[in-house]
Amino acid sequence: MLLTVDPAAPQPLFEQLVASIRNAILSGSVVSGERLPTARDLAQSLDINLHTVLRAYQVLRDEGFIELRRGRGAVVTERTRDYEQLMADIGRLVSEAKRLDLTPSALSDLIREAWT
Amino acid sequence: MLLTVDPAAPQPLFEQLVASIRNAILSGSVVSGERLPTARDLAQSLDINLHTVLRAYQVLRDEGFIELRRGRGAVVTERTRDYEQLMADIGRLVSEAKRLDLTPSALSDLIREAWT
DNA sequence: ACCTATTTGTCCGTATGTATG
DNA sequence: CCATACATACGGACAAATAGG
Repeated sequence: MLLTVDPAAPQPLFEQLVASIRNAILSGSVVSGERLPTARDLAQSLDINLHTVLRAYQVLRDEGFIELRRGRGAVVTERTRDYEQLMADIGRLVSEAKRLDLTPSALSDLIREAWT
Repeated sequence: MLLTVDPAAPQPLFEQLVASIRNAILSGSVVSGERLPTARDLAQSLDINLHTVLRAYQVLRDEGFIELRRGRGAVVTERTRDYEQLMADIGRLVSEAKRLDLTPSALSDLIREAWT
């Protein structure tokens, strides 16, 4: 995986990072389960700030492409689907949420609050 | 709208802010079209950092609750709905997910996949 | 058309907390 | 217990869009 960013480009650095890492995942050049470089390492090698990398990583996490765990780093997500019933429920909930014009983030947060 | 945050609480400050502003919107105590205080003002009055407020505002924007524009501030989005049915559905889904031993983020990922 | 103040957006830096291994 | 690595919060600086005079 070869990553570069262009500070002169109109797009923000963190978005450039998100796009290139996402493309690497979608194109298969980064496999499921593979570990991305640590935020610090990547920041250093790209000569950008740690937070810029962390922000990109968090966007990718929100998009479901990677999992972030403290002490472990960023791992490309495994996707499994054996939960037929759950998926059906989710499908109904999502269409209801769409009807209400909610965003995925809003629904996720409401669910998180309902969790406890 | 009366907003407070508790630095000692386990939840991050920005999440507390998101939750309380969102509740204020959903409960109708903040009307559509109304302008939230500027990030700097709110940060000062809550005695927290500007960036913490900006982050909360950006989450609310991603969730579709407010619109953010430079030079204009944060304006509550048009939204006249009834969320009771949705909350009930969420409650059912969450207990189902708990039964299956899913994590909240796993469920969020599934929902995001189901969205498109 | 110009200038200025306002306000969010991004980025950098630093410090501390917290889960993982 | 200790090192790792993300998570949050603080601070400062400048850019960019908006609104108003």
